[in-house]
Amino acid sequence: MDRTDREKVIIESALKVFSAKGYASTRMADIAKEADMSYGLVYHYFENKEKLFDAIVEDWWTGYYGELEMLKKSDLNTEEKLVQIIRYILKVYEQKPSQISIYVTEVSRGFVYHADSKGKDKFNKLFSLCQDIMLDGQQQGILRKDIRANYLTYLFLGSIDTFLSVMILGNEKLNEARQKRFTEGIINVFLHGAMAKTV
Amino acid sequence: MDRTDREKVIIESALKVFSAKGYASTRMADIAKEADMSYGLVYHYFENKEKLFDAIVEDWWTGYYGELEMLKKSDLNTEEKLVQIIRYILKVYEQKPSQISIYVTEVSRGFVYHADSKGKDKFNKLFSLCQDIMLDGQQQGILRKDIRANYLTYLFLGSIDTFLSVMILGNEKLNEARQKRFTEGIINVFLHGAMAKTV
Amino acid sequence: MDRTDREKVIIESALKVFSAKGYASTRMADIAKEADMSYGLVYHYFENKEKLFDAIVEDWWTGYYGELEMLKKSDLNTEEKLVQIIRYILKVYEQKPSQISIYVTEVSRGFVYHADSKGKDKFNKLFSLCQDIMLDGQQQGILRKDIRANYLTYLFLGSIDTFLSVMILGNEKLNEARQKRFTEGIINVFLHGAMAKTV
Amino acid sequence: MDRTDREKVIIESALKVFSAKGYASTRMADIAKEADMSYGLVYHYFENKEKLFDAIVEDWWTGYYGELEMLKKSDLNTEEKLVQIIRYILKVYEQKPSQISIYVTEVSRGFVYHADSKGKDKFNKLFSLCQDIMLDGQQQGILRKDIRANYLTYLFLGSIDTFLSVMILGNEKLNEARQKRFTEGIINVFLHGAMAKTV
DNA sequence: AATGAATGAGACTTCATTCAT
DNA sequence: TATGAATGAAGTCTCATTCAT
Repeated sequence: MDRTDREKVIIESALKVFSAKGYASTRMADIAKEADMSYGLVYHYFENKEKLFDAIVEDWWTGYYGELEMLKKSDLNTEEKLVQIIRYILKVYEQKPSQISIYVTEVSRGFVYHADSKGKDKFNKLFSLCQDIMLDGQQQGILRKDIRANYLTYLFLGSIDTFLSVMILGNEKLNEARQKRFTEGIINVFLHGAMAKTV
Repeated sequence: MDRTDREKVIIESALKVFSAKGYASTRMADIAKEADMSYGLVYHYFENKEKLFDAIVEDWWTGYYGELEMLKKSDLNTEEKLVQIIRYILKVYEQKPSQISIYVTEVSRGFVYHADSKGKDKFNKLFSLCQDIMLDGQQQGILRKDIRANYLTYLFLGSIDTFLSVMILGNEKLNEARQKRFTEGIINVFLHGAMAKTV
Repeated sequence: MDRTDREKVIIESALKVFSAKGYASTRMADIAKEADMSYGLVYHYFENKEKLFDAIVEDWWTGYYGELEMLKKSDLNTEEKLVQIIRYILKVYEQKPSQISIYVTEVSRGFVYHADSKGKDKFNKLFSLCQDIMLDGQQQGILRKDIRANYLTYLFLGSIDTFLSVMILGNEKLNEARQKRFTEGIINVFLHGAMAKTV
Repeated sequence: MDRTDREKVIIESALKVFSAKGYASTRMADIAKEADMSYGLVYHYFENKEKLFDAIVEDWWTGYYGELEMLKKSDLNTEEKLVQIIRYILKVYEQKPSQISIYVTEVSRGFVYHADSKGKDKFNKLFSLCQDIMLDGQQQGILRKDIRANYLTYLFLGSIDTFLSVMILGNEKLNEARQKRFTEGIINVFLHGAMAKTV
């Protein structure tokens, strides 16, 4: 097993344990046990607990940012971009629910009081990327201009987070059909509103 | 200073410290220092760190549930109810931003992996109360029926949470005008959608 | 309630709690609660936990020594003296099993490692008083002289202790008949031996 | 130094400190210092103070039970069995007086109020094993049948305990001669009685 | 006399991290 | 690479005792 493989095993194990117990309650020994190796070896690959956690989070952000940046630049229309964002997250959830669980419980909110600005910056970057898509939609005349783009962003990102929370809480499995239905529901309300249409 | 006053002082101090450092990083000694008393006295009033935290969280839920239940029963129309929910939270934020900070960072999501079902139950109750309001709106013909009420709930609660996160992150002060603008923005998009209206 | 009454109430309560939980696990608050008063008041009457405990133990030793000294001086024959010792202890057990429980669990052995020589001295005094009775018995030709009096004392006191342990362990009630049977049994074996008599 | 050696060192040290200060007054730090290691390491080998203490006590009971069971099954006559019991204990005292000190001060009596039945069960087992030997002696016609076997057991075990107490109190060293004399003394009185033989 | 709030020394224990092997 | 023994800072919590009222 070469270096990269080992690191992957450790990250997978850490992912599992962090998501199950939370950062604070996770012991390095738990991770080592899950990875079936000594904890000395974990330290051989990762400087300390925080760095290991950061590596996991970094993985997530890298993928997420990549997707958002790709979408931002793409010539999909705004609705399709928003659909893709949701699809991306649901796909990750399907493959690695732990990743999403950690995102929701430890990253998306937990950073707030972290002394350093790590989390803050990440969140702002995410928010900013998403807001750019909204702004773009407004400029293209697809999204309303009478509502500030940051409000649109709150609504959009927030609803995704809450949905993820509920899924994690219920330990839900997502099949294709549910993914589709959810995506459409969120997008539909987001774009057309919750109010009943009168003729 | 009588018993109740002391407890209040401790809760205020704990609120401050928990919100600044997070539950895990908060030391009982920090709280005692903030409250300007010995830590022994904190233990005189609260059994342990968890119980103290729970007392704070309980305070919040009690008020929040109370508001939601009151609104649920009231004969306001659905839009007004939703507006009131946002107003309630913003009012609490104005008075006790720490309370909201703890809610967002520790309660709203952080419970996910808590062994006991404490957090889960609370969240489900909140979700359920909010969903009832949505269902009621659907039955009254105010909200769309082609979207399941739980999706509407995700969107609504989620956007509030995200907004709160952003406020906390930026340590924002909310004046009357901002409160109004935000409330209207959220409600407007939620009800009428983000999409630009074509004639 | 005058001073003496209060002290009695405290001692009774302490007796109960010490015997139920042991010295180390007994809280001053437990004693106060049992006595139905504030613990501040307990401190008004007894300097501290140790002094309170000592008062209880002192009570016991005073009575026990008094009995032994009285018997030592009395003109009962040796057998009757030994019977009286056992009777005395059983009588106390009947009236205040807690007293005996503390004696057996905390005093009779537990003193061994106490820094001060308090316990040591008490035990030596007890042993000495009892040994005097044995020596007297030997001089009167009632007890064997080929066995050192201290061995006789070990046997006698030890068997009483063990019996008390077993009673406490089983939370036994002693009626008149059981007292009589036990006393006779112990004395009989002590004096005549456990061996079957061959003709 | 391998795992087993370390554990032995810790147990030896704990034995020394527990016997000197008693369970309640012993600090884990004291044990670590005595063992010349950090207290973290003590916890590496033993879960906590109680488990460490239990390990020590278990060692004692295992040896003691083993001896009693062996004797019970052996074809020695009753007198020889009783002699062997005393010899066994004296031998342990000679080698590890701390072990015996802990037995007498913390185990033999101290268990009485322990919430769990650990101590109770152990004591009952000991008592039962010893009583079996007595019963056997009665059936073989060696011991008197007019005295219940449990009284004989009280007498026998109790005298041993008291003797041990006195030795510990006086910090006595036992040489071969003293062992012999004591053993014979106890057995002699136990079997033939303390009363002077009249011709 | 009486209360119980208040103090703080000190105990146990955890666990991230280091390091000899 | 790999192990897990070893360390000790740091945290939670207990509870005897004091003291203002």
